[in-house]
Amino acid sequence: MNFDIDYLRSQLNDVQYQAVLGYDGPQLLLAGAGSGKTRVLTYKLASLVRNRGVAPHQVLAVTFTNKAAREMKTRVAKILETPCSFPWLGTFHSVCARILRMYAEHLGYTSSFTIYDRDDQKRLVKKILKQAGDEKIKPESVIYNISNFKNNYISFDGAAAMASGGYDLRIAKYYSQYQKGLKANNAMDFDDLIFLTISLLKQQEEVRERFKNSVRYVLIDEFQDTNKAQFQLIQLLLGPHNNITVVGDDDQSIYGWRGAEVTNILNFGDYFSNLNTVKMEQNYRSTKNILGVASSVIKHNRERHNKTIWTANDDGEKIVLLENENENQEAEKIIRQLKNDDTFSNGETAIFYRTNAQSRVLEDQLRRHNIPYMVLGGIRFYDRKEVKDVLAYLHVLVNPKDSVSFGRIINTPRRGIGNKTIEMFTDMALQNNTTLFEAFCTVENAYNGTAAEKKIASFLKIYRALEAAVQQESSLAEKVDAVIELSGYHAFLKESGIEDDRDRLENVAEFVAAAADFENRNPGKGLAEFLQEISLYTQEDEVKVRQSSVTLMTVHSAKGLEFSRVFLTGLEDGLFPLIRDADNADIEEERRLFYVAVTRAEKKLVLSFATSRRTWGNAVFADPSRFINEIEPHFLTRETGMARVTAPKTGRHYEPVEDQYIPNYEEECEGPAFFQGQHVQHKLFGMGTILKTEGFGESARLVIRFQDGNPKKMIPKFAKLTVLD
DNA sequence: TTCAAAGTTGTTTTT
DNA sequence: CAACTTTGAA
Ligand SMILES: Nc1ncnc2c1ncn2[C@@H]1O[C@H](COP(=O)(O)OP(=O)(O)OP(=O)(O)O)[C@@H](O)[C@H]1O
Repeated sequence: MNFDIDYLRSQLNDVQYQAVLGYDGPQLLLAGAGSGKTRVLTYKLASLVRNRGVAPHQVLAVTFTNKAAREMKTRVAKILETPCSFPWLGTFHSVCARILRMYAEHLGYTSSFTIYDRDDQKRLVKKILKQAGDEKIKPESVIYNISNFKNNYISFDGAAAMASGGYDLRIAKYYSQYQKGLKANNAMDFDDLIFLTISLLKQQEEVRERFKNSVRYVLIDEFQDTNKAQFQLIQLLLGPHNNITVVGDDDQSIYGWRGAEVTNILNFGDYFSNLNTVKMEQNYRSTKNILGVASSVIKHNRERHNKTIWTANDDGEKIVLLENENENQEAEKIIRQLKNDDTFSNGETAIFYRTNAQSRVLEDQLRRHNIPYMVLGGIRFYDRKEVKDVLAYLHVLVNPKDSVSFGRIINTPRRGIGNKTIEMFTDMALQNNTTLFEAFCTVENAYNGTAAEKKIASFLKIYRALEAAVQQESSLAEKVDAVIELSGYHAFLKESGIEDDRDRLENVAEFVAAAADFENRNPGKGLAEFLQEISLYTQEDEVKVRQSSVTLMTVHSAKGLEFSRVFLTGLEDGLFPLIRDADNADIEEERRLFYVAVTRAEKKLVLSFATSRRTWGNAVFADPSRFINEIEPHFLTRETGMARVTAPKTGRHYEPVEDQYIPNYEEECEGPAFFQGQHVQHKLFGMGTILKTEGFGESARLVIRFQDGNPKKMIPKFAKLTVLD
């Protein structure tokens, strides 16, 4: 159909168009920010299906985040005007998880394996370190080392073989024990998803051939941030035709600290003799001034491919540089700048920072100004303790070998089964070479046993009930709800009386709603699939209201996104570039990070720094970032005016709040007003006196001393309080 | 076994 | 500074 070719021409420039048509053989698109790399990949995918008769399941397309994958799916469906499913479009991790679910048995796992997150990994490593009696080494650094090995596809034997010195040997030993522990638990960590898929493809010739034959085209976005293991994986999946398109920008490589190898993209030609390299030089995203700032800074890097980049867009506004005395003034001035635009909360404004901790001051100030915002990063919904507790129950029910999750649920909620009992049964299990669960089962019917045994027997009774509930023919949400109910978790939260537990109960209810939602979106899929989706969830996936708020995030999470207005904050030497250890600082990667941040902006860019910043309680002074000095001055307008700002009250001003804030103007004025010294009545705690008030309406928080003498924090929105005065 | 109080860590960045 | 972990008393 000619229509499609004309359509392609109308949507792409010449170079992009040629890149899309270069279907066969290896192709590398090395191009600067905003040049349409992702766009080319998207149109290529659509065109392969439409013009080349390639079936969706024959394309392996890898994106950096799940969100990017979803967007690509949506775009392609729109271009093709038909919804179609691409089973092999996703992140490396989700694609691998899918492969492993199909073939886990070949590796000695079952297909219902659990994916361990950071927290689970830490629990397992801690257990190993405790057994080894090694308290000196931090679990985090063990995890970090193991992860490095896996990113380079080095097994524990390999790690032991290349060890030099006692420390290396210890790490190798823990790596080996950790890996065996994971396998015994029928669990994999994030890096295993890649690692074990490589192992699978290496070991199982039929599986490998199956993929090589069925995958006709491979497309990879953000190739500059792939690691060695991922590169190996691609080589194993790629058929003899070498139909592979990789896309990236070496200047945007910002995950070196996690094993990403820029050389994957820079030396790509070494692996494919007939490589077709395409360079795209026109930027469609940003104004000339924004691009000027980006280029003038990035050219200070020595290890890079020099690239021309230009734009037909306007000069646009000059870049504003805000100079501030401290972080509060910075936040205040940003908000003032932001309010210059009356469309500041239409979802097209973003505030970036180098470290997550910096978001707090900005949040405080935004809330104070009643500006709706959302924060990416920090604690995700599924990372909350109460949600993870419920998840642990579900994980055990899907994968009974998951001892880490099992350890989490034994005494949650409190059942009087403490450390000592657990230790005793762990020893017993170790001696009989069984699992802790099996050790428990030996006293399942011992009603005449010790107090501890009775408690275990009653726990097992609960466990059996949970098993039965999950087997039932019922909806996913009903099953989840039954687990929360039967485990006693619901009652525990409801009756605890601690104010925070009321919030937790709401989150648990929200989790049941999430299960219902999952079932809606994926009819026919069950608990195991639900758990996998959650395990692979990323920050970006949290459904939040970008449309009507200001978005706050780290520069790392901003990769690949674009915003009309961008505020880049905390530009102080030592913070951005972040220098923790002067000898090992990677300034070039920091500079690339700066480049990524700046090139997210379409129309307006504001840079800011603070001469002093409060860190761990005391003010730290710093010079403006060296990157600011690298900007050619004619792009900038400096704003020095040290306007007085109202410093927030010192002390406890910050309360942990939802990572999303939408002011509710009506309710702000409603509800009874509380004051210090007022007497109130609470359903559970009886009469009390208000010691302290904070905030108003929905966001109000109170500290109340009840009859028992203990002050308690309460939120009147949830706590049913009756005013007595 | 459990809770509260004292002590101690940490801030990169995340799929 | 604040979140987390360990310690000690009941
Ligand atoms: N030929 C074109 N015509 C119109 N708009 C274009 C064209 N090419 C790219 N764009 C637009 O430019 C912006 C950047 O494109 P895209 O996100 O694909 O670039 P990228 O190279 O992947 O960027 P980055 O590497 O910075 O993430 C998008 O808004 C895209 O729609």
